[in-house]
Amino acid sequence: MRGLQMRLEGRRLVRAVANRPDMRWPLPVALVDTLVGARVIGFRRRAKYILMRLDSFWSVLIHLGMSGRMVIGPAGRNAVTPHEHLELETDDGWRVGFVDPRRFGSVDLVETAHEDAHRLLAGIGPEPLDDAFTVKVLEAALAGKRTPMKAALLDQKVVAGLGNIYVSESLYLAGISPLRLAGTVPGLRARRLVPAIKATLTEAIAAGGSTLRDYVQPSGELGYFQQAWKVYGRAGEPCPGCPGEPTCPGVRRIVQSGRSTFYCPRTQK
DNA sequence: CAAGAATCCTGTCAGC
DNA sequence: TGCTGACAGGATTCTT
Repeated sequence: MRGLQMRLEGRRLVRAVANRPDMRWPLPVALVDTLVGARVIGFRRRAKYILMRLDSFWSVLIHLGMSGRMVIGPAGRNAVTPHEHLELETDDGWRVGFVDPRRFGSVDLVETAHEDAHRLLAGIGPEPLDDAFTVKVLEAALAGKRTPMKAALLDQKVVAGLGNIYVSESLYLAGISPLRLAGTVPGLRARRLVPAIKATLTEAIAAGGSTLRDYVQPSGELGYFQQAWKVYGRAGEPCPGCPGEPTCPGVRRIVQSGRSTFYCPRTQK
C-alpha cells in the first residue's frame, strides 16, 4: 500500500485498462469508467485489503490473493507479463499494473463513506497493530473455540491480516503450539501472544517497507522478510531459540487444514 | 453452529 | 530436455 501511495496519491488517472475481468470475483463493470479521470486522494489498509480513495466518493478495494502484486514503472511500456489484469496510468507519466497469475486476487468498488460495510470487510476482526487489539480482546475471540491455534489465527474474524507465514512466526515467538486448542490459550499464553503478533508484523512491515521504498523493479521481487523467518520454511533446521540445546528436535513441518505449519516442538507448548 | 475439505488458477520445483 | 505430481503467501463455499 505504501508503495502505491507514494506514486499515486494526489495524481489523476489518465488511463485505465482492464485486460481480464475474471478475477476471484468479476471486476465491476464500471471500474474503468470510475478510474479514468479520477484523482487519487488517499490510501487505507484494512486486513489484507488495500483501499484506494478517489475524489469521486468511490474507493477501489484491492486484494492481492496469493500471487498478486502491483508493478510500478514509467508509462509507455507494454505489459511485462500476460497476467497484468489491470493497468493504470497517472497524469505524471507513471504506470501501475495489477499482476496476478493465479487470479485469486480481486478488485472492487465501494463507496468511500461505507468502506467497512463492504461484504468482504464486514465481520473482519481487529487490526493487530491497533491499540484496540489487546489481550482481553484476543481472549474473548478465542474463548470456547475448539480449533487448533493455527486455524484460529488464520481466521480473519479473530484477528485481521495474519497469513500462513505470520501465524507460524507469531506462535513460535509466543511459545504456543499450533496444535493447542484455541479455547485453552486465554491467560498466560494470550498475554504472550498479543505482543508476539505485533512484533512479527511490525518487523515484517519494516523489512518490506525497506524494499518498497525504492521499488520500481517490475520483477516484483519480494525477497525481503524471508531472511527474518524464524521457523517458516525451515523444517529440519535447529530453531533459533535452541542454540546448542542437545534435545532440540529442530523445526518441524506439519499440515493443518491443508496448510503447512512450522514450529518447534520443544519450545512451543 | 462450528470445523474441516474442496475449490478457484497458474507457476515453480523436485524427481525421474 | 521434458514430463509428472506436489505444492504455494488466501478465503469463500460446500460438506460433515
